[in-house]
Amino acid sequence: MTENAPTATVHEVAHAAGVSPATVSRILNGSARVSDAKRRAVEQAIAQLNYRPNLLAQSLKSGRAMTIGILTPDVVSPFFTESLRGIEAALVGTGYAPLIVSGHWRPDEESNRVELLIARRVDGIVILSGGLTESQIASYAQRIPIVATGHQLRANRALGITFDQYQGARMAMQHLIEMGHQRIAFIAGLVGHGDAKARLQGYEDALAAAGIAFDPQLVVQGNFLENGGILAVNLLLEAHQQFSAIFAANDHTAYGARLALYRRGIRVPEDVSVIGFDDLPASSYVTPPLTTIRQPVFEAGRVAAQSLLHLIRGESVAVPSLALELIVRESVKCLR
Amino acid sequence: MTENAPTATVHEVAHAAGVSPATVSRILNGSARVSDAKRRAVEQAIAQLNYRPNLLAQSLKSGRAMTIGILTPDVVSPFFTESLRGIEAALVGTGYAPLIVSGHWRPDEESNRVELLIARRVDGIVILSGGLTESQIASYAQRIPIVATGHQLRANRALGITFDQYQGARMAMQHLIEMGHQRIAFIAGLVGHGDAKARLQGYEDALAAAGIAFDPQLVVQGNFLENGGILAVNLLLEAHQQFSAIFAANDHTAYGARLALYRRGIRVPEDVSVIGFDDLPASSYVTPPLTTIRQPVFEAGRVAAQSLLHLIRGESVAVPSLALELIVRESVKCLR
DNA sequence: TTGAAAGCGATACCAA
DNA sequence: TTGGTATCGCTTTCAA
Repeated sequence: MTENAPTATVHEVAHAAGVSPATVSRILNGSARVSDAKRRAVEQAIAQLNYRPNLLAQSLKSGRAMTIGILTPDVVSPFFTESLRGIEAALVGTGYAPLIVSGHWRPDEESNRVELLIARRVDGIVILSGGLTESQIASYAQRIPIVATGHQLRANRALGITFDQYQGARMAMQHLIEMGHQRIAFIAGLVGHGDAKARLQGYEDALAAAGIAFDPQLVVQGNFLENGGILAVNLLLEAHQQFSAIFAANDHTAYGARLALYRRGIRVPEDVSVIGFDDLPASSYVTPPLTTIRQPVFEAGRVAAQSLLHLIRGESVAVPSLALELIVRESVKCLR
Repeated sequence: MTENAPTATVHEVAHAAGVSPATVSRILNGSARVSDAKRRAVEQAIAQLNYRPNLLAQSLKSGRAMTIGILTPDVVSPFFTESLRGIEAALVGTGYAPLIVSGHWRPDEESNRVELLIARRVDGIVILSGGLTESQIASYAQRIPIVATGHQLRANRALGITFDQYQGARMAMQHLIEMGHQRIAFIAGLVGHGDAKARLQGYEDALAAAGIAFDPQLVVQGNFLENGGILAVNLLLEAHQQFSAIFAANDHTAYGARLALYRRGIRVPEDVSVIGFDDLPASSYVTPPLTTIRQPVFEAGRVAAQSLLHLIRGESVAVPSLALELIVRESVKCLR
């Protein structure tokens, strides 16, 4: 067993400086006036011993860990890491540090992680989407303030931040239709996923609103991942479906679709147009740069963290509305 | 001020069950035999009060937080998030939880974060690359066990895990040369960055080894980001340089280069071949899928965490060597 | 201005 | 088998 480098305590500092621990604490926190002589002695002892306060002990005493827990389904997906960035941005200068844990897309693991965060006595939790139900979240919120993105909820200590996925899908479709597309294929998201359903609904309603007949043959299942996009396009092509555009349920799916098209020598956007959903950072750099619906996830993270801080302080929160936005790049061709 | 939902303590549980706190603790940790009657009473009280042990208090008492700190320069870059995944994978089932903090590529902030982790009494730290110097890391390692990727170091409580960047560059160049390329442009990485230098050296030496004259005009500065790749290609093209292939210092740079080529109507790989470095997850899905040098970053994360656990336990560590690998996809054309 | 001492919540030693 | 109690490191009354 290697011995840890000894770390000094207030007691030792106090002893070295010839004062009481209380005085050391006062100096550390500036919580009361202390004579200059003792201050100097203490500061010297601190430097001498290379003393750092034990945050564990501080938190235990104060009841506040100055930490907010963040549950993300996934530390890799840019969709979530952008939110992570937003959260960090909001926390800078507040004295709160983020503690990030991952639920790996498994509801049971997500529950475990939330329990872990609570056991660590974090001051509040930000949940980024994931598989927990609204009622589970509401129940955790009775123990600790929670802000969750991608969830509809509004309770005493819980707040949800959502985007109108249905509206986003309508915007994407409207753009395609305005550009003259009529035969539009849709690669759906994960089965049973709320956002996936809303986007499909938006697809169908936009068609109806434009007087275009809905053709179930043009809707094919995806999984929000690249491979789902590849499979979906292969299916469409092997069934000899005719279409001038593809609406992919998210950008990852669009990347996969684009690759499948490339493999068959079908050009984007000359032969087939593609529109995505999310606006991941990479979408500006793929070829051609992807036209898509931007979800302001960075801002969502920022707002979530800010709101959580308000919740923690018991202040009222007003969540600014965050709108989806059509980002026109180069993957959609105008047919008119 | 909202009041937090009251959380029970061992004391309250003990009182409710009519036993002593010591007995409750014994049941919680299975550290001694307890009569069945009391066990039942305590378990019922725990359920009743919805009691969860306070990890802060446990850690303070035991001196072990069962937490390992992770310093990453960036929570967004897939290069690092893959390592994060590797670390998490290694920690599953060990009882240790990862605490992730980000230094945002700024050495001063990285120092702050390390100090924060130490103050929280994490049991060890994994540093993913970043801007701290080897001697800074070694100095922190006197206070706490550290494993750092992308750093050369080997000390009592510190361990570095690196890949041979020079060798990787040689492999990339060898592939290009074997495919018949002679005029090969190089888009360099960040100035002053160690890996960037090693890769440039590999480029130059490979040329020499193949008897191809080094042409400084074909080397242009990049910054490891997409926009650097775009700028670099534009520069090359505006100077009317002739080249059949581009070796980009990393995949991000390659994506940018590919886009700049696309903008000018130059086809990849028909007109110009492109090879990257890193093998980011997206590289399988860009068009054309990118030929690149794979850095096993997931494995590096896993090995780093495993080694750290050994270090923490005071055991000796043998770091398995992790090799770079050429991943042949479709962005390089054979000229022979 | 300063120090003594209680207490945050959990654990483990020492008695019984 | 069980309970009392000191202890981890720090903060904060309460007195002096």
